[in-house]
Amino acid sequence: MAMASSAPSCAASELVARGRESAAVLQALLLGQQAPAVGGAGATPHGLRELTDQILHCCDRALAALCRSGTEDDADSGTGTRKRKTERGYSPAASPAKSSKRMRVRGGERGTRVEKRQTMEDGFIWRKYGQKEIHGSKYPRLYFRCTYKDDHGCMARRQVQRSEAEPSVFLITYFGDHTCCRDDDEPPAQFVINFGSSTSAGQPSIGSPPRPSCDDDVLEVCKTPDLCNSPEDELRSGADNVSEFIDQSISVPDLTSMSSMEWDPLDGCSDYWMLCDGESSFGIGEFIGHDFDYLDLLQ
DNA sequence: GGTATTTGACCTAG
DNA sequence: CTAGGTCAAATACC
Repeated sequence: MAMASSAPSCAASELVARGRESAAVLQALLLGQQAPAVGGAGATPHGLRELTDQILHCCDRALAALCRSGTEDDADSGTGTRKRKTERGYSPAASPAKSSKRMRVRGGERGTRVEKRQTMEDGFIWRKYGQKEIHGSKYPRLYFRCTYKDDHGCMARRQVQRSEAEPSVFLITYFGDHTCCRDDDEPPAQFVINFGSSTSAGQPSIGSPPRPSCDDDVLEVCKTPDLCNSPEDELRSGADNVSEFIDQSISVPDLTSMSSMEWDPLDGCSDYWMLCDGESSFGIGEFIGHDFDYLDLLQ
Protein backbone atom coordinates (compact mmCIF):
# COMPACT_ATOMS: atom_id res chain seq x y z
CA MET A 1 0.00 0.00 0.00
CA ALA A 2 1.70 3.06 -1.14
CA MET A 3 0.19 6.41 -0.70
CA ALA A 4 0.12 8.76 -3.58
CA SER A 5 3.34 10.54 -4.05
CA SER A 6 3.32 14.28 -3.98
CA ALA A 7 3.67 14.94 -7.68
CA PRO A 8 0.66 12.95 -8.79
CA SER A 9 -1.29 14.29 -5.87
CA CYS A 10 -0.45 17.78 -6.96
CA ALA A 11 -1.52 17.05 -10.49
CA ALA A 12 -4.65 15.42 -9.20
CA SER A 13 -5.41 18.45 -7.10
CA GLU A 14 -5.17 20.69 -10.11
CA LEU A 15 -7.39 18.42 -12.10
CA VAL A 16 -9.92 18.24 -9.33
CA ALA A 17 -9.85 21.98 -9.04
CA ARG A 18 -10.57 22.30 -12.71
CA GLY A 19 -13.31 19.76 -12.45
CA ARG A 20 -14.81 21.65 -9.61
CA GLU A 21 -14.71 24.83 -11.61
CA SER A 22 -16.58 23.17 -14.43
CA ALA A 23 -19.05 21.74 -11.97
CA ALA A 24 -19.66 25.15 -10.50
CA VAL A 25 -20.37 26.56 -13.92
CA LEU A 26 -22.63 23.69 -14.71
CA GLN A 27 -24.49 24.15 -11.47
CA ALA A 28 -24.96 27.80 -12.21
CA LEU A 29 -26.25 27.02 -15.65
CA LEU A 30 -28.61 24.38 -14.38
CA LEU A 31 -29.92 26.74 -11.78
CA GLY A 32 -30.48 29.36 -14.41
CA GLN A 33 -27.84 31.67 -13.11
CA GLN A 34 -25.38 33.52 -15.17
CA ALA A 35 -22.03 31.91 -15.21
CA PRO A 36 -18.85 32.65 -17.00
CA ALA A 37 -18.25 30.31 -19.85
CA VAL A 38 -15.62 27.74 -19.28
CA GLY A 39 -13.96 26.57 -22.41
CA GLY A 40 -16.71 28.24 -24.39
CA ALA A 41 -19.37 26.06 -22.86
CA GLY A 42 -22.71 27.68 -22.51
CA ALA A 43 -26.24 26.80 -21.49
CA THR A 44 -26.86 24.98 -24.73
CA PRO A 45 -27.18 21.22 -24.69
CA HIS A 46 -23.84 21.05 -26.37
CA GLY A 47 -22.35 23.34 -23.79
CA LEU A 48 -23.77 21.35 -20.94
CA ARG A 49 -22.45 18.19 -22.47
CA GLU A 50 -19.11 19.85 -22.83
CA LEU A 51 -19.09 20.80 -19.19
CA THR A 52 -20.01 17.35 -18.01
CA ASP A 53 -17.33 15.96 -20.26
CA GLN A 54 -14.82 18.31 -18.72
CA ILE A 55 -15.83 17.31 -15.24
CA LEU A 56 -15.59 13.66 -16.05
CA HIS A 57 -12.34 14.13 -17.81
CA CYS A 58 -10.80 16.01 -14.92
CA CYS A 59 -12.01 13.50 -12.40
CA ASP A 60 -10.82 10.59 -14.44
CA ARG A 61 -7.40 12.04 -14.94
CA ALA A 62 -7.09 13.03 -11.35
CA LEU A 63 -8.02 9.61 -10.19
CA ALA A 64 -5.76 8.04 -12.73
CA ALA A 65 -2.91 10.14 -11.45
CA LEU A 66 -3.63 9.04 -7.93
CA CYS A 67 -3.86 5.46 -8.97
CA ARG A 68 -0.71 5.54 -11.02
CA SER A 69 1.24 6.91 -8.18
CA GLY A 70 0.61 3.81 -6.19
CA THR A 71 0.50 1.19 -8.87
CA GLU A 72 3.41 1.56 -11.16
CA ASP A 73 3.89 -2.16 -11.30
CA ASP A 74 0.34 -2.63 -12.30
CA ALA A 75 0.83 -1.71 -15.89
CA ASP A 76 0.38 -5.09 -17.42
CA SER A 77 -2.56 -6.11 -15.37
CA GLY A 78 -4.98 -4.91 -17.94
CA THR A 79 -3.48 -6.26 -21.07
CA GLY A 80 -6.01 -8.98 -21.30
CA THR A 81 -3.34 -11.61 -21.53
CA ARG A 82 -4.88 -14.59 -19.99
CA LYS A 83 -3.12 -17.50 -18.49
CA ARG A 84 -5.60 -20.18 -18.26
CA LYS A 85 -5.99 -23.86 -18.30
CA THR A 86 -5.22 -25.58 -21.53
CA GLU A 87 -7.59 -28.45 -21.48
CA ARG A 88 -10.17 -28.81 -18.76
CA GLY A 89 -7.72 -28.04 -16.09
CA TYR A 90 -6.33 -24.85 -14.68
CA SER A 91 -2.65 -24.29 -14.53
CA PRO A 92 -2.23 -22.08 -11.52
CA ALA A 93 1.50 -22.57 -11.55
CA ALA A 94 1.68 -20.83 -14.87
CA SER A 95 -0.03 -17.76 -13.52
CA PRO A 96 0.71 -17.31 -9.89
CA ALA A 97 -0.16 -13.68 -9.91
CA LYS A 98 -3.47 -14.25 -11.60
CA SER A 99 -4.26 -17.59 -10.14
CA SER A 100 -6.70 -16.38 -7.62
CA LYS A 101 -9.51 -14.70 -9.42
CA ARG A 102 -11.69 -15.28 -6.48
CA MET A 103 -9.16 -13.85 -4.14
CA ARG A 104 -9.09 -10.73 -6.21
CA VAL A 105 -12.79 -10.40 -5.94
CA ARG A 106 -13.13 -11.28 -2.32
CA GLY A 107 -10.06 -9.91 -0.76
CA GLY A 108 -8.36 -7.74 -3.30
CA GLU A 109 -10.35 -6.22 -6.06
CA ARG A 110 -13.46 -4.57 -4.90
CA GLY A 111 -16.48 -3.15 -6.48
CA THR A 112 -15.97 0.43 -7.32
CA ARG A 113 -19.57 1.31 -6.91
CA VAL A 114 -23.06 0.00 -6.96
CA GLU A 115 -25.79 1.44 -9.04
CA LYS A 116 -29.46 0.83 -8.96
CA ARG A 117 -30.84 1.14 -12.41
CA GLN A 118 -34.04 0.42 -14.19
CA THR A 119 -32.15 -0.98 -17.12
CA MET A 120 -28.81 -2.65 -17.51
CA GLU A 121 -27.68 -0.05 -19.96
CA ASP A 122 -24.93 2.22 -18.88
CA GLY A 123 -23.42 3.37 -22.12
CA PHE A 124 -20.81 0.70 -22.39
CA ILE A 125 -20.87 -2.45 -24.40
CA TRP A 126 -20.74 -5.49 -22.21
CA ARG A 127 -20.32 -9.09 -23.03
CA LYS A 128 -21.92 -11.62 -20.80
CA TYR A 129 -19.56 -14.33 -19.68
CA GLY A 130 -21.44 -16.03 -16.94
CA GLN A 131 -24.56 -16.40 -14.95
CA LYS A 132 -24.91 -17.83 -11.53
CA GLU A 133 -27.76 -18.73 -9.30
CA ILE A 134 -27.06 -17.08 -6.03
CA HIS A 135 -27.88 -18.92 -2.89
CA GLY A 136 -30.90 -17.39 -1.23
CA SER A 137 -31.55 -15.08 -4.08
CA LYS A 138 -34.51 -15.34 -6.34
CA TYR A 139 -32.69 -13.97 -9.35
CA PRO A 140 -29.43 -15.10 -10.88
CA ARG A 141 -26.40 -12.90 -10.97
CA LEU A 142 -25.15 -12.01 -14.41
CA TYR A 143 -21.49 -11.46 -15.11
CA PHE A 144 -20.34 -9.09 -17.79
CA ARG A 145 -17.01 -7.94 -19.03
CA CYS A 146 -16.24 -5.18 -21.41
CA THR A 147 -16.59 -6.19 -25.04
CA TYR A 148 -13.24 -4.57 -25.69
CA LYS A 149 -11.42 -6.76 -23.23
CA ASP A 150 -9.56 -8.50 -25.98
CA ASP A 151 -9.18 -5.51 -28.27
CA HIS A 152 -8.06 -2.96 -25.73
CA GLY A 153 -7.36 -5.07 -22.73
CA CYS A 154 -10.19 -3.32 -20.98
CA MET A 155 -10.61 -5.09 -17.68
CA ALA A 156 -13.87 -3.50 -16.69
CA ARG A 157 -16.40 -5.95 -15.37
CA ARG A 158 -19.73 -5.70 -13.79
CA GLN A 159 -22.22 -7.88 -12.01
CA VAL A 160 -25.88 -7.39 -12.53
CA GLN A 161 -28.54 -8.72 -10.31
CA ARG A 162 -32.18 -7.97 -10.22
CA SER A 163 -33.35 -6.58 -6.96
CA GLU A 164 -35.62 -8.87 -5.05
CA ALA A 165 -37.32 -6.00 -3.37
CA GLU A 166 -37.77 -4.15 -6.63
CA PRO A 167 -37.69 -6.57 -9.53
CA SER A 168 -37.77 -3.72 -11.97
CA VAL A 169 -34.48 -2.47 -10.60
CA PHE A 170 -31.08 -3.85 -11.43
CA LEU A 171 -28.30 -3.70 -8.93
CA ILE A 172 -25.10 -3.27 -10.86
CA THR A 173 -21.72 -3.63 -9.28
CA TYR A 174 -18.76 -2.40 -11.24
CA PHE A 175 -15.25 -3.76 -11.01
CA GLY A 176 -12.20 -2.38 -12.63
CA ASP A 177 -12.01 0.49 -15.00
CA HIS A 178 -12.80 1.04 -18.61
CA THR A 179 -9.63 1.61 -20.52
CA CYS A 180 -11.26 0.95 -23.85
CA CYS A 181 -12.83 4.34 -24.35
CA ARG A 182 -10.77 6.49 -22.11
CA ASP A 183 -8.15 7.46 -24.58
CA ASP A 184 -8.39 11.12 -23.96
CA ASP A 185 -10.62 12.61 -26.58
CA GLU A 186 -11.96 9.31 -27.69
CA PRO A 187 -15.67 9.23 -27.02
CA PRO A 188 -17.27 6.37 -25.22
CA ALA A 189 -18.69 3.48 -27.11
CA GLN A 190 -20.98 4.61 -29.81
CA PHE A 191 -23.50 1.89 -29.38
CA VAL A 192 -25.47 0.44 -26.59
CA ILE A 193 -26.45 -3.12 -26.12
CA ASN A 194 -29.89 -3.10 -24.72
CA PHE A 195 -30.18 -5.82 -22.15
CA GLY A 196 -33.54 -4.61 -21.11
CA SER A 197 -35.33 -7.87 -21.69
CA SER A 198 -36.61 -9.69 -18.71
CA THR A 199 -34.66 -12.86 -19.34
CA SER A 200 -31.01 -12.32 -18.84
CA ALA A 201 -29.25 -10.78 -21.80
CA GLY A 202 -31.67 -9.97 -24.51
CA GLN A 203 -31.12 -9.06 -28.06
CA PRO A 204 -28.94 -6.07 -28.52
CA SER A 205 -30.36 -2.88 -29.73
CA ILE A 206 -28.46 0.01 -31.04
CA GLY A 207 -28.82 3.56 -30.01
CA SER A 208 -27.02 6.59 -28.83
CA PRO A 209 -25.52 5.85 -25.49
CA PRO A 210 -25.84 8.14 -22.58
CA ARG A 211 -22.72 9.30 -20.97
CA PRO A 212 -21.60 6.51 -18.70
CA SER A 213 -22.79 6.93 -15.18
CA CYS A 214 -24.79 9.97 -16.05
CA ASP A 215 -27.63 7.87 -17.22
CA ASP A 216 -31.08 8.94 -16.27
CA ASP A 217 -31.78 5.35 -15.38
CA VAL A 218 -29.49 5.55 -12.43
CA LEU A 219 -31.64 5.50 -9.35
CA GLU A 220 -28.87 5.39 -6.86
CA VAL A 221 -25.16 5.36 -6.95
CA CYS A 222 -22.89 4.55 -4.16
CA LYS A 223 -19.22 4.12 -3.79
CA THR A 224 -18.40 0.87 -2.14
CA PRO A 225 -15.08 0.91 -0.41
CA ASP A 226 -15.71 -2.38 1.26
CA LEU A 227 -17.86 -4.04 -1.23
CA CYS A 228 -16.94 -7.61 -1.91
CA ASN A 229 -20.25 -9.31 -2.12
CA SER A 230 -23.25 -8.74 -4.21
CA PRO A 231 -25.31 -5.66 -3.70
CA GLU A 232 -28.21 -7.89 -2.98
CA ASP A 233 -26.38 -9.63 -0.23
CA GLU A 234 -25.23 -6.36 1.14
CA LEU A 235 -28.69 -4.99 0.99
CA ARG A 236 -29.93 -7.90 2.96
CA SER A 237 -27.37 -7.57 5.66
CA GLY A 238 -28.57 -4.44 7.26
CA ALA A 239 -25.56 -4.03 9.51
CA ASP A 240 -23.12 -3.93 6.69
CA ASN A 241 -21.47 -0.82 5.48
CA VAL A 242 -22.58 -1.26 1.97
CA SER A 243 -26.21 -1.32 2.74
CA GLU A 244 -25.70 1.86 4.59
CA PHE A 245 -23.91 3.18 1.61
CA ILE A 246 -26.81 2.37 -0.58
CA ASP A 247 -29.37 3.69 1.82
CA GLN A 248 -27.49 6.84 2.40
CA SER A 249 -26.18 7.27 -1.05
CA ILE A 250 -27.43 9.73 -3.56
CA SER A 251 -31.03 8.88 -3.31
CA VAL A 252 -33.40 9.80 -6.01
CA PRO A 253 -36.81 9.58 -4.43
CA ASP A 254 -38.80 9.00 -7.53
CA LEU A 255 -37.42 8.38 -10.95
CA THR A 256 -40.42 9.78 -12.68
CA SER A 257 -40.34 12.95 -10.74
CA MET A 258 -36.64 13.38 -11.01
CA SER A 259 -35.59 16.12 -13.26
CA SER A 260 -32.15 16.82 -14.49
CA MET A 261 -32.22 19.92 -12.34
CA GLU A 262 -32.40 17.81 -9.24
CA TRP A 263 -29.56 15.63 -10.25
CA ASP A 264 -26.20 16.84 -9.25
CA PRO A 265 -24.06 15.90 -12.19
CA LEU A 266 -21.06 15.67 -10.00
CA ASP A 267 -22.71 13.15 -7.80
CA GLY A 268 -23.46 10.87 -10.62
CA CYS A 269 -20.51 11.43 -12.84
CA SER A 270 -17.81 11.66 -10.29
CA ASP A 271 -18.73 8.21 -9.23
CA TYR A 272 -17.22 6.87 -12.34
CA TRP A 273 -14.25 5.79 -10.40
CA MET A 274 -11.11 4.60 -11.83
CA LEU A 275 -10.17 1.68 -9.80
CA CYS A 276 -6.76 0.29 -9.85
CA ASP A 277 -6.56 -3.36 -10.52
CA GLY A 278 -7.30 -5.53 -7.56
CA GLU A 279 -3.72 -6.67 -7.35
CA SER A 280 -2.44 -3.20 -7.10
CA SER A 281 -1.17 -1.81 -3.92
CA PHE A 282 -3.59 1.03 -4.05
CA GLY A 283 -6.55 0.02 -1.97
CA ILE A 284 -9.94 1.45 -2.46
CA GLY A 285 -9.94 2.42 1.14
CA GLU A 286 -7.17 4.83 0.50
CA PHE A 287 -8.88 5.80 -2.63
CA ILE A 288 -11.97 6.73 -0.78
CA GLY A 289 -9.83 8.80 1.44
CA HIS A 290 -8.98 10.90 -1.55
CA ASP A 291 -12.59 10.91 -2.45
CA PHE A 292 -13.57 12.47 0.80
CA ASP A 293 -10.99 15.14 0.39
CA TYR A 294 -12.37 15.74 -2.99
CA LEU A 295 -15.89 16.04 -1.66
CA ASP A 296 -14.68 18.44 0.94
CA LEU A 297 -13.30 20.54 -1.79
CA LEU A 298 -16.65 20.65 -3.43
CA GLN A 299 -18.42 21.92 -0.38
C1' DG B 1 -19.60 -18.46 -41.05
C1' DG B 2 -18.82 -15.24 -37.53
C1' DT B 3 -20.17 -13.60 -33.22
C1' DA B 4 -22.67 -13.52 -28.93
C1' DT B 5 -24.99 -16.11 -25.38
C1' DT B 6 -25.87 -20.13 -22.59
C1' DT B 7 -24.57 -23.32 -19.37
C1' DG B 8 -22.06 -26.94 -17.09
C1' DA B 9 -17.60 -27.57 -15.21
C1' DC B 10 -13.73 -26.03 -12.85
C1' DC B 11 -11.44 -23.50 -9.28
C1' DT B 12 -10.86 -21.36 -4.78
C1' DA B 13 -11.92 -18.62 -0.48
C1' DG B 14 -14.25 -19.12 3.53
C1' DC C 1 -18.07 -28.69 1.80
C1' DT C 2 -20.41 -24.72 -0.02
C1' DA C 3 -21.03 -20.67 -2.59
C1' DG C 4 -19.50 -17.68 -5.86
C1' DG C 5 -16.55 -16.26 -10.00
C1' DT C 6 -14.80 -17.55 -14.37
C1' DC C 7 -13.92 -20.30 -18.36
C1' DA C 8 -14.93 -22.39 -22.64
C1' DA C 9 -17.56 -25.81 -25.39
C1' DA C 10 -21.98 -25.95 -27.18
C1' DT C 11 -25.60 -23.55 -28.98
C1' DA C 12 -28.25 -19.75 -30.96
C1' DC C 13 -28.61 -15.90 -33.66
C1' DC C 14 -27.80 -12.81 -37.54
